[in-house]
Formats: sequence, structure tokens, C-alpha cells
Amino acid sequence: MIEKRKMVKRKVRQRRVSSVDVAREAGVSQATVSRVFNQKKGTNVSEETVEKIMAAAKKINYRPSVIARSLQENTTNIIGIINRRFDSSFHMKSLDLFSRELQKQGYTTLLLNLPLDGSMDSTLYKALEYQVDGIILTSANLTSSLASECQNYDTPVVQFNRYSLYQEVDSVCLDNYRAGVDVGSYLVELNHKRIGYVSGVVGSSTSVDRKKGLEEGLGRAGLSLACEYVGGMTHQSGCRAADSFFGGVAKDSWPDAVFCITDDVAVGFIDQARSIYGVNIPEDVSVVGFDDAPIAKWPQYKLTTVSQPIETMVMEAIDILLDLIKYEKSGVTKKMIPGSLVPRSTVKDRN
Amino acid sequence: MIEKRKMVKRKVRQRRVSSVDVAREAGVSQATVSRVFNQKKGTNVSEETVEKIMAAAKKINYRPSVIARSLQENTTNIIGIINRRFDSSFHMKSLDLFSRELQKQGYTTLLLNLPLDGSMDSTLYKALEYQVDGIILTSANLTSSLASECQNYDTPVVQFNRYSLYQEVDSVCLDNYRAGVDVGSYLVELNHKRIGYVSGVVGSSTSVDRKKGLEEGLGRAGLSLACEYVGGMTHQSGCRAADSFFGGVAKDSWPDAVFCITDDVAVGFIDQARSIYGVNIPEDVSVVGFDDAPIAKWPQYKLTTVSQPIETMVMEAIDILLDLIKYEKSGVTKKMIPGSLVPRSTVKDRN
DNA sequence: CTGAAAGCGCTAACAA
DNA sequence: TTGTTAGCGCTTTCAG
Repeated sequence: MIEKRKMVKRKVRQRRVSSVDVAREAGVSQATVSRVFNQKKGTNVSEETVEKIMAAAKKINYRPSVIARSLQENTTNIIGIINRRFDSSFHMKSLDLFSRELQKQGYTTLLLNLPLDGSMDSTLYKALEYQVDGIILTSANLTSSLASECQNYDTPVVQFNRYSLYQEVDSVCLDNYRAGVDVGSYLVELNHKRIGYVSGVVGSSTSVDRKKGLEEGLGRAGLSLACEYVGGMTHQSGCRAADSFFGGVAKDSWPDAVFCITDDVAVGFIDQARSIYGVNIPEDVSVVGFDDAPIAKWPQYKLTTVSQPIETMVMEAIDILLDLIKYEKSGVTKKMIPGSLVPRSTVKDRN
Repeated sequence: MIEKRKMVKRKVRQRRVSSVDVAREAGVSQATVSRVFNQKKGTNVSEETVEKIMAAAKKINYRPSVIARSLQENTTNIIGIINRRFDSSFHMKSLDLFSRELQKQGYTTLLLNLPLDGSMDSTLYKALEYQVDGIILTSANLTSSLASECQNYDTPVVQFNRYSLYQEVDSVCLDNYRAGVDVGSYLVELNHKRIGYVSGVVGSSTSVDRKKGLEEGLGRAGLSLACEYVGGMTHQSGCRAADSFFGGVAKDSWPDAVFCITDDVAVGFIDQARSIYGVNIPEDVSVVGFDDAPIAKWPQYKLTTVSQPIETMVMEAIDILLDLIKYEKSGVTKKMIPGSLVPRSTVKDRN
């Protein structure tokens, strides 16, 4: 393989056909060609010349260079999306929506990955170097120094799925705390007494906020968390949680309700609980998930869960970002979107 | 909202700090600054000047413009990934791998969406206008006219997950036909007689090739397809397939094995078959899926399936693309990657 | 309505 | 080792 490569000519990219070529072909000036390909307001070029130019362009296969235009205009029409990982249907769906909607609005998406370990500095600088017009930062918090760096470059950032801690950063995020409160109150209302929590990765603010909310909801009824398991966002992790709650535990020490960080986790929890420990859901234990992923609707689960209005969230984030791009900044927007509890069949009324 | 916007100043992007500014600050020429920020071979700049320049750069917060560099060098270090939709774990995972690996190799990913209906022309032109260095086209076939368009622009394309029909286009694709044959032979070997197929969307070559392979595998034993259901790639669609095969059908007309286009579909099929029609899997009916998605390993399914080596496929595609970018083209590479059958517990030996 | 010319920020050949 | 200069392909005054 190496051998083959060595024998092969290195490639030299040839000059691309430019507006100058079109101008020559059409017998007009380059400026006029530029005018024609600039569909802005009041481009005053005669019908006749336009046609000549279009014909010439088609003939020699001309297509304007976005790069050169970007250099001139100091704007790229590219939005950088910085992502940590696609580890759930939530991330996948939101990325899909972002890129589709941005494309619809005339922007293109530059996809950048955060290293799984280590800091986000280099990734962010990369986006800045590419002179993206704006940045969507998913599931991560901008540090204040990085935030001011972005300000230096006049590049707006909107955090998505993470409430911004740093005062100046705009963000769109589900109100995880309130969702937690809602779940807690709901369970309390239905007379649950021993409530457990299965969280996601340590330190994820999403996870922490939901827990705090849940505790608040319980606290109002004088209850506190009965048990907790800290794992990941996978089915597997839900199984381990069930092991931890039921394995070698006397039945009267079981929780009577469990709130899981994700539908996937909830499903794993249910599967393991049912098949290994003979737990009846919801008769013995109620379960609540999060996301309202497709699997929550499957007939064997009919999972009670909290739905996130992903579309709304994405649209909000795009609106905010494009406003920041087009208009002078006037204040910070931190949008909290409420989730909504979707009652199905995995929670029992114990009254 | 509209009101608010009207009151707000339109934003004018200010000039960014450039190498000229650094040069002035450091008291050297702009070219020298450029040399310092060009970590190429033998940049002969004295230690002293380098330090002066770096200090100045840091002071005024300079960061080179990739755009200007791209214009000059006629190369952007951007790879365009053209995607139709993220509708399966396969697409999600491969996109994740692509962007991570490309980033590791010094490239950045421009994500472009194919319209769900309509042609891919405009999307492809968009990539060309951005002067991407190369294109990964996922789950779609390049037409020959578009292919030659790309050649005009000297922009290599590698098709991913679709065997290229047009002679000149490179591609990396699972050998779906062979996988179909393998599944067919396997089922025949285990003495199945009435074999059904649950396909994906109409016209998807992936789906068609697997079916043809399956038929070939059966044909060798003098068998042909007993029944078929054409749906989508979802759990839901698997349920409908079960309805179609078992609903109002006498037990002795049931298939004794079913090959599903996707693990998700297979799981839907199994769920519905078990819960609604009382079918025992695999005693009554064997089931084979595709992808070896995480759910295939769940204890309640232990799905026999075909695994796709996504990592290998992605790496191959990247290798081919980067070679095409760096070296003069010498022949077309159409890589067929074999899948591998993963026997678990949903197929019964009927000998 | 159209052309000439300057300049966006950078690289690279050529001189010094 | 460093500076001068000429572009890369485009947009945009400013004249005509």
C-alpha cells in the first residue's frame, strides 16, 4: 500500500474556473459577472447581458466560490455544531433537526466533536478559525474565558441542552429541575413512599438537576430518596440498577417507584426487574422514564415518561442564534423549556 | 418579536485581527508572521522573531483565518458528508465515527442533508461551492452526470453503504447479497422450509440485494420465498409484518423462519408475534435480524443477526477518500465488506 | 447599465 | 533570515 502510494503522482489541484473566465467568455467585465451571481437587491444588469453571462457560465461550468465570497464578506453562512457524543436518540434527533432546519434557512453545518476526555478549547478554536457565523454547543458548558474568546471573535454561541452557568451565555434547555419536581409530585400524589433514582453519568448537570427536582418534589411531602444508582445512559445500566435495588434485598425494602434518567435505562430496569427478580411493574414497583423515545410506546412497556419537545427546543436555539448573528446583542436569553409528563402504564395509583 | 428586531441595530461584522496587525505589533513584515503560523517544513525564522511574533499574536488575540488560507491554497480541509436521514443506529454510529476519525486526521466535517424527496443535485452543488476537498455520500447513488460534475471540480466522492452502479464511482458497502445468501444457506442447513422476508423501504438497494441473496441461498436447496412484507425500518413496521404473516393465517401456513431487514424490525416482529399471536420464537418460527444493534443482545431477544463491521467500513471509506484527495487517481475502488452471521437464540435447528 | 480598481487575509516566489 | 510583491476569487465603491 505504501509502495503503491509512493509510485503515484502527488496531486496538484488545478485552478478552478472563476468569474474572470466567465467574463472573458461573455465579453464583459468580471464585476458584471459578480453582479449577476449576487442575487441581492437592485442588481441592475440588462436582460441581455444576464443571458450572455449565464450562457457563458453554463458553457464553462462556472460555480461561484463560497470561500472567496466569505473572505470578502467576512461571513461564511456556516454554523458550527459542537457535540460530545451521539449516545442517545435525543442527540441524534436534535442533530438531524438542527442541520435540516439550518440548511433550510441558508446555513450549512460544520460538525465538530468534543474529545471524550480533555477540554473543549481546541475544538472551539477550530470553529473560530473556520470563522463560523455562530456556534451551537450541545451538552456542554462554556467556560467564562472561552465565552469571552468567542466574544472577541464576534461569534455568538448558544448552549443547547445545558443551562448556561456563565452569566453571559445564551442557552436553551429543558427545565430538568421542574421535570424532576413534577415526577416527584406525581409519585407522591399516587401515594408512593419509597422512591428511587437511577441517574446518568456522574456530573452531568441534566442528571443532577432532575435529581434535585425529584428530591424537592418528595421533600414537600416529607419524603426523601430511598435509593439511588449511578450508571450510564444505556439499557445495560438500567439492568445494573435493578440488580442494585433488588439483588439480595428483602421485598419490603424494595422501592415502590423508580425514576430513570432515560427511557432506555428505564426499559433495561424493567426487563431485568421482571425477568430476574420477578418484580411486577407497576404492581410492585412503578417506573418513570425520560425522553418519550419510540420504545416508550412499545406495548410491552407502555412507559410513563417525560417528553422533551425537541423540535421546539431546536427551533428556539436556532432563532436565538440567528438573531445574535443578525442583530446587535441586547441582553441574554436563557430559555427553559418545560417537559411534560406522559402517563402510561408503568405507574400505579397506590391510594 | 418583529417589533423588537426592527428596533435593534443590524449587526456589521467588524474586521478581524489579521496577520498584518500582528506584524505591525511585532515590528516585522506580514510574510514573517505567516511563516511562523505555517508549521510546514523548514520555516526559517529566528527564535527571537518567533517569540516576538507569538507574543504580539497572543497580545492582540490573533488566530489565522482558515478561509483566507483556503482561498490561497485551493484546499479547505473540509470533507462533506451527505446524508439522507438518521433513521437507524447504523447511520448514527457511522456519522459519529466519520466525523471523529476525520477530525483526528486533520479534516473537518460539513454536514449536508439530502431532501427527503427530490433530487440530490442542489445538495451536491452546495458541497462543491464550499469547495470541500472530498465527499462521503451515504446511502445514495451518484448519477453519472453528477459524478462527472464532481470530476470537473476535481472533488472525489466515495459512496458509503451503497454499492456504486455508475462505473467510475468509488464505494464502500457491505456485501448485502452475500449476507443474504449466508442467511439463506444457514436457514436451509437447519432444515427450514418456509422462509419469509421482511424488507425495508421499497427500492432501497440494501433491501433488494439482501432479498436476492436470500433467494439465491434458498434456491440452491430448491426453495423459494414463502412470504414477504414490505415496510420501513422501524419496530412498528416489524409488528405490521407479524400481522401480515400470522393474522388470520392457519398455523400450518406460518413461515418457519423470517429474515428481517433490521434488528429493530426483527424485535418488533418478535414482540408482536409473541404477544398477539402466541408464536413461540424460535420453536414455531425462527427469526434473523440485521446490524447486531445493542438491542439484539438483550436477554429477552438474544437475536440471531448479521453484524456489519461499521468501524472497518468507515475507515476504508476514509482511506479511499483521502487517497483520492492526495494522489492522482489510478483506478476505481469498490470495496465490498463481508458481514458475519452472529448465531444467538432465535433460530432453531429443525433437523 | 457597466468597467476599473481596491481590498478581504493569506501563501509563496523572489530579492535582499 | 527577512521583506516585497503578486495573486487566490470575490464584492463593492466610484466613475463613466
